[in-house]
Amino acid sequence: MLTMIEGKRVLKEKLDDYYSEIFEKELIEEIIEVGGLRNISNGELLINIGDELTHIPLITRGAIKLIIEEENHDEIVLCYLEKGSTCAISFVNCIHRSKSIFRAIAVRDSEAILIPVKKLDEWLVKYKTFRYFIIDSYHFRLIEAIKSVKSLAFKNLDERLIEYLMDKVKLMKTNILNITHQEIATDMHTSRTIISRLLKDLENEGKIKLKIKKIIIKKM
DNA sequence: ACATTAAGTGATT
DNA sequence: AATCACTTAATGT
Repeated sequence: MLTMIEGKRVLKEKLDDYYSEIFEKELIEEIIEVGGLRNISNGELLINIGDELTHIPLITRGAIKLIIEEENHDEIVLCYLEKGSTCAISFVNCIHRSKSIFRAIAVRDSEAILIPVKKLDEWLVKYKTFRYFIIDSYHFRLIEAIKSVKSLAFKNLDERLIEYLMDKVKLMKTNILNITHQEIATDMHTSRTIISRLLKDLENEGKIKLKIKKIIIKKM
């Protein structure tokens, strides 16, 4: 029982740190009431496609990527979940269906507060801040989606590669990326050789430094 | 020392 | 921009 109370106290601290700005006091209290803290290590599969969605994560540390899979087994990154932000897809996915349409994988060592899905309906009605949180994150996602369509439509591969690297640096919170050329190529749905060439160009321009399985981003 | 995986490169479409 | 075919470099056993 003591550990339980201790757990709730930790939960409160986490929420005060990141979510007290956006959620009203009563909602925070309810989250503490029904939520549970979960550690997720880097690379861990949190949710798979088709899994029963019983809980929704509020990220307090690290980053989680959500991906959907195409028929041809190609993967598309939907979004990244980070502290304070969320991908409304994960919430709204639960409103009308219980099975997940996405896969969630930690890309850093992460930590999340898990909220039972059945609270969603109730909270959406009860708490204005919760509604805004969901709507805001949808808005944010839409802007992101428009950005990536624009990027695909109007930007060359070399510009998209720079964007990719910058995003990665921001996401991983380090300018030393442990990633292979092949992984980048797969993410960008292109071939490894051309990524290698473009990276080489960037290195010659002094913007990055290439090591094996490692890219150091300098000035951009 | 050897096999495996990652990266670099020229040529072709 | 993609694919092929090949080389070279790095890494694990």
